[in-house]
Amino acid sequence: MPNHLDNQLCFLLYATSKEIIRQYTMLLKPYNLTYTGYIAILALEDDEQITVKELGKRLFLDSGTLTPVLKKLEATGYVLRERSKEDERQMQIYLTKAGIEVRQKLPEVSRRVMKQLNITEQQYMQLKYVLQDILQNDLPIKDEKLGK
Amino acid sequence: MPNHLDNQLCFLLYATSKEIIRQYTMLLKPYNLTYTGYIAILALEDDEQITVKELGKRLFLDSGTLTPVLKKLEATGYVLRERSKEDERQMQIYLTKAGIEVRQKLPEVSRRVMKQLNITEQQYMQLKYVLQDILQNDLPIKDEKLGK
DNA sequence: TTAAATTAGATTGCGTACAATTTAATTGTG
DNA sequence: CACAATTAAATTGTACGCAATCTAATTTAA
Repeated sequence: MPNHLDNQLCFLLYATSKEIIRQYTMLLKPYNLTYTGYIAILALEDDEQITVKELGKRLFLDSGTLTPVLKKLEATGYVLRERSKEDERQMQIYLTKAGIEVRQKLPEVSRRVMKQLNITEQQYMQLKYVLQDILQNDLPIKDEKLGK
Repeated sequence: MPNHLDNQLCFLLYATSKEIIRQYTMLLKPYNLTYTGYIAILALEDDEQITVKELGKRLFLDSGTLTPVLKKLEATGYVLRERSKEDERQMQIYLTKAGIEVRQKLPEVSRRVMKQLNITEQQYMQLKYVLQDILQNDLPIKDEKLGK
């Protein structure tokens, strides 16, 4: 790999995540899940009702992306969407029994992908801590704009 | 950030790269460049003619993604696309003068984004080496299929 | 208390990504 | 040579991702 992009951290993140997501996508197909649907299900606790906004915060996604994903998860039978009675603007999302069941099978998918990555425990930890650090430190800038 | 996804390496890669690309996208707008157009220009050497396929190898992108990106770069005036005379199936891509000029300004964009990330030299190096490792070791699997 | 401001989610528009298919050119083989 | 197989790029179809806008509900403040 003899090109300038290898030195570009962003490109490495971009290319790596794309390729890993491609592997997830293949393994998730039997469950009728895309990667986005997968992380949405992972982000929901078994007996939890949360709003689209709260879910979006966990996933770093907005309603423009989430609404169609959640509608598809609902059509598949993994989640239910209900208008909140207290605040009709909000949509409450929660897992169905089928959603809870499929959720229990997902760690196996993740295990298979990670196995293919073939990285050491140390590399895994390094990546995890650095990325969590970037995500926490850098990204608040989005909402800060002019000192919110 | 109290959810299970923080432990998912893939999700951290996915969320981090998305958010960094969002920052690039904002800074690239004045140059009429998207992130994909940006990495395409970075991948081209000043006096080099390469095919869509070769460019796709460098960028981990296929013609389905690259063709429209390259057409837009051509419309903007940053690259030229010419059918190869030796092999009419191939499209030769190369930078125009305007492309070479804008290319020289791009390191400044990257510098500004990296500054915002606020990571240490050590973290940068760790990330870089681990990601290059994953990209080299894991991804050949795509083409191997049944022992190519 | 009601009109303005804010908020949540949905919608729209644009630009990727990528699998699968198509088209045209080239190569390999009988 | 001729035709099958392969190859490069383009096209098609599906699914994001996100900014911007829209709509309806709620909150704020005059």
